[in-house]
Amino acid sequence: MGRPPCCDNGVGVKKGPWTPEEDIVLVSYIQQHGPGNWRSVPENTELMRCSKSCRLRWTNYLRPGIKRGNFTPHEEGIIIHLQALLGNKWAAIASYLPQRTDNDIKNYWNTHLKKKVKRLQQPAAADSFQTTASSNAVTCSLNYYSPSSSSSHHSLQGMQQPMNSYPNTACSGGAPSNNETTTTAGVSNLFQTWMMRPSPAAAAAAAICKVAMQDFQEEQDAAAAASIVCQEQMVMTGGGDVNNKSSALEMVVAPVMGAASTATFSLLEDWRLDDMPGQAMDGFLGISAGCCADPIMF
DNA sequence: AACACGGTCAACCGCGTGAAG
DNA sequence: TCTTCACGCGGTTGACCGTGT
Repeated sequence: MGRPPCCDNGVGVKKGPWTPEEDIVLVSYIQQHGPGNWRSVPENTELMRCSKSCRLRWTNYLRPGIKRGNFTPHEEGIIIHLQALLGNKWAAIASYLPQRTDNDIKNYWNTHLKKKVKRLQQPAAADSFQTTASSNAVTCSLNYYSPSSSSSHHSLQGMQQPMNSYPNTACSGGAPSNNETTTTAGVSNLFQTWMMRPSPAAAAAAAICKVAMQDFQEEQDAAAAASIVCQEQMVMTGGGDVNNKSSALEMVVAPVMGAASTATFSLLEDWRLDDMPGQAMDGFLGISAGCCADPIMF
């Protein structure tokens, strides 16, 4: 027996764009009951929407902390890096850009970045894009994930393995295609290769981590820092709640990046676990911005 | 002014996953 | 163990808008 559609094509179920009135009803319901249990939303309100539609509207549009408008060069760089690492795992990528929704990132990739990356993969065209910060971010990524780069090609080949320990939440929803199959080990290899390269981007990454660690130590007392490092290491080693909000990246960064990376990704993790959009990530992006602004670095 | 075209993005669809019974 | 169901994900669609002719 096949699985029926979520709303069973029920008569009277409204589709299409949401009206402001519907938004108000949904938001006020969620304010009272919290997000989740979406099935109950249309049952307990006058909304003639299916539960799926309610969830989508909330997560992609009404949820607090969503940033709209143009993507910054730093965000572009992050998306390109993570897309190269994780493939089209938009939810996982979105977890590192908490102000952006997976839908937003997916749309932005499909409408902007995919073309940009494709264009830049043609060597003749690449030079003309070296001058803007945005394009520098793209170019930097291409340096590491372009098939023409022997080391990255090597690493990418290492990713063509069965997915054994990939955190469910971070990449659930559909089996990976043969071309996009990634493993924690594969991502780790790629990251390791990336970090080992005596290159501007590796230097930039190291700088990011160094500055992050300095900032982190300035803002936190030793005990708090140690506590967070311990929590992070639990996540890294699988001791944490990897089924909650962790992702492949936490699983692979620590072994190759050391304490400084722990601080950087602790900031990310803090942000995501606390559901406080913008704070830690702002710090992260701010650090990245410094590197990305440097035409040599990014 | 009218039309065609392409880009953008909100929303929908179908499927996988895991929990519950 | 099997079935059912809610939820979440990635892919796709279609309405809307801006621009060019």
